[in-house]
Amino acid sequence: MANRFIEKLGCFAVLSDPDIALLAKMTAVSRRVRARQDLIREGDRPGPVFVMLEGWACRYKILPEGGRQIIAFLMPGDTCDLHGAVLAEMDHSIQTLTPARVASIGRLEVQELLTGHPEIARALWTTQLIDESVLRVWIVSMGRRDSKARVAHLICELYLRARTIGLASGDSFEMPLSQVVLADALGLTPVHMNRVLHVLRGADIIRFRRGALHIIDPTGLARIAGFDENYLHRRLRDAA
Amino acid sequence: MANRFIEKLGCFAVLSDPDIALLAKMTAVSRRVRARQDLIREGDRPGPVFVMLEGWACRYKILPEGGRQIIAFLMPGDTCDLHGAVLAEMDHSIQTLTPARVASIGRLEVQELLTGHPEIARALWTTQLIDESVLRVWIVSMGRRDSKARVAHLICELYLRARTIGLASGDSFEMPLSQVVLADALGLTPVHMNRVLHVLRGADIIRFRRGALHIIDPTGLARIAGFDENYLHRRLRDAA
DNA sequence: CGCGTTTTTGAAGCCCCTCAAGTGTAGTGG
DNA sequence: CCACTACACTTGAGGGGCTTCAAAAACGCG
Repeated sequence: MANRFIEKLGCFAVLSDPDIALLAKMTAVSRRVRARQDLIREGDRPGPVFVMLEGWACRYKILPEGGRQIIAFLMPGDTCDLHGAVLAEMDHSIQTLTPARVASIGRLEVQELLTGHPEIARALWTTQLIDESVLRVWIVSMGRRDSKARVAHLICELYLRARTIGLASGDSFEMPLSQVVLADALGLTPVHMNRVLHVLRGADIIRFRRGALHIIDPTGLARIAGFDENYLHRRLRDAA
Repeated sequence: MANRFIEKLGCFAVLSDPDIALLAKMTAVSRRVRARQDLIREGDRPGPVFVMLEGWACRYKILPEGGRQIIAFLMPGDTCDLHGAVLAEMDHSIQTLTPARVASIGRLEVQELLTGHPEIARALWTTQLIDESVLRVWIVSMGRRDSKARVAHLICELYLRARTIGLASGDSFEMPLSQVVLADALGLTPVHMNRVLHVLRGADIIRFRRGALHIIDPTGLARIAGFDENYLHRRLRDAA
């Protein structure tokens, strides 16, 4: 079974065979987690680094009044909190959205990867920086795009990320997110989320049913989103 | 004249005298920059690390339709893009908001700080993680807070940050941001920004005039904002 | 003093929210 | 096979928060 983590890191650095073997060994032990389980909660002391091997999860915060805001989606291959050890406590929670398989890498092992294996370290830092870039783009979306553009933009992002790790086939990919979850991520109500999807379907832009999303009109979708994929940094610095 | 950069790092690690001397030397050379000057633009190859010594700046992105979204405020003591060298190009721009004094530290020197001076490295990583935490909280604000709470929350954040670096006196601090700039940061129109400030003034929560902000009712402000300062991580991991 | 920028105020309208009810779609157990 | 439950999705009606458009007032700087 494919290790999306190693595949993903391989996109951002030239990993040697020993590098790959080491990463495989560190993620060899994994546990299954049901959907809707917190991996770690706001206020907890940071623990080991989680690596998503299968399934989706999200970072989120709960507001005093009870609302939830999702801050990031974690897909297979993604890691959580590379260097959280520096801070006293988690400032957000992480929860699975689907049944998942998760590996844990201890702090010391992470330290070894970062200091003793330059190419792995480089790949890890790159993914970290891209995650940060995605946060910035989310802020732009929330601040300046209307609901239709916001939904379209998120779909573009998730599609490209899914494709990078080999989870997309053609213009379709598995997106096991309910409309409630999407609404929590985009700062909308589930009701309005539903209406926006209705419009996008009616305009023959996408088809979305129960976990699978098909993009009928990629150009139209990107135009509605005002999508510029540079922020995902899929071009490497020294690739030229 | 105080070096806010060193003062700030001193909040997050125990710096030795040689550490302090080294940081002072690296930021000894600085240049003055007028207001509204781009330090670096989206699409540029990352350059040296900038250190704000005086004045304010912001990260921002311009949308295809012309709108601007500010993604972060940089105050004296803040650094930009600690490790940007890994990525091929900037995914956002940085611009001064006031006349400023900026030091530049070359990539090699940064590398030396990170690998050869553990306490400095620790402090730099901490500030980096806090910046990321702030991004997450901004997403929460944009997604789930109405305009009044959003404005109140930003004021709370900026006040605490200003106080950390010694820029606040009592419940007042210098906040040289126009209403247009605040609107660009909060995803509002300048017109509405003005009305929200009007309400907050009318309720005797704040006073805000030309660069100086006075918080009349800190408790009321924090209540409106739903403010929880944990995300600024002013408590250190090993402080206990 | 004159000019650009910032702040302020008004009026009208739309986007998205709130409240509410109804319709699938699975899964469980009788 | 159906009853029951839980959850996700769908649709309607009404309201409010924020925007848009427009213009005037106040400020700051040469």
